[in-house]
Amino acid sequence: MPELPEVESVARALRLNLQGRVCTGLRVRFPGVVEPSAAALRRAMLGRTLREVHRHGKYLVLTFADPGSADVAGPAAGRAVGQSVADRPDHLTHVMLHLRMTGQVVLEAPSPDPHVHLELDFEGLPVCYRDVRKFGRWTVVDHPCRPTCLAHVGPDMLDIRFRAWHDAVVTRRAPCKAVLLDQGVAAGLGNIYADEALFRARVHPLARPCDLSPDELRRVYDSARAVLRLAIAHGGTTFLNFANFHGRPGGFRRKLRVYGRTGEPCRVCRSPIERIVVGGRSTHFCPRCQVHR
DNA sequence: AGCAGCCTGTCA
DNA sequence: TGACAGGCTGCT
Repeated sequence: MPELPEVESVARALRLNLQGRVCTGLRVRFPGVVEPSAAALRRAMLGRTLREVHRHGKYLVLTFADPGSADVAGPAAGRAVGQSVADRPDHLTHVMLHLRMTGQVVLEAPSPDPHVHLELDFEGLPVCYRDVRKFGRWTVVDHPCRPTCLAHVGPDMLDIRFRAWHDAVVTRRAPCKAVLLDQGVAAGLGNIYADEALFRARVHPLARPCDLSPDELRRVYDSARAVLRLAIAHGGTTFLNFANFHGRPGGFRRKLRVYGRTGEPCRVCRSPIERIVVGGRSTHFCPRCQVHR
């Protein structure tokens, strides 16, 4: 389940391996993962250079440029006289990618695999998009910046300052767990890292942000960022599905302290980890370390 | 705020 | 066989 650290590992691999290369092949096996159409995706990518890979929360934005447009400076350069930007809306194109539950971007040649929905080629480097549950989306967008396609998404959890985050959550009456999962507040946390952050902050998942002390709010913010950074350093978490660019699992699973450990002893106090449902999501916590006041 | 729907593989 | 996993959208 790709959350911010897993998406970051994909972003880094794309930059390292594909940035500056031309997309020389694009085959859409299953159009359902593409918006608005396979033809639009081909127009946005095929024959164009991958110029930039940007991650925001769990979203990736790939920016493509006309081949050769890198050596000219400024957005107006390289345009024929009398030709307006509106005549050449494809000078830069943007593809927004969300892996949702089971999406994987993998560096490999396509083998017979019913879960491969896109086959890409970058000057001889083959890349596959696999997605068992077909929840992920490749979306061609006009402008990748807010307030357009990411208008509903808050600042990245690793970018937002404490003061801004504090002001966004301090009046909230929903359970902490639900607020951490709310991508409109701050983007990037999913179910695994929300549980891990609350354990490290010693805050009960049902506690309400509006009831927390300033110190507790500070701990939640710090813990969330710390666990994300730590997971990035370990290449993300593979619980069921995640595989990195090279098809290998992330290394953070053995560092998990509560997620998926129902009934197992807390690594701090040995109490059995409990599982409840909060906001429709399975939620894991230590009843002794995370006391609900 | 809460829930169905989108999907399919896995496990009880 | 059916419950469950959970990101997000869209509906109530």
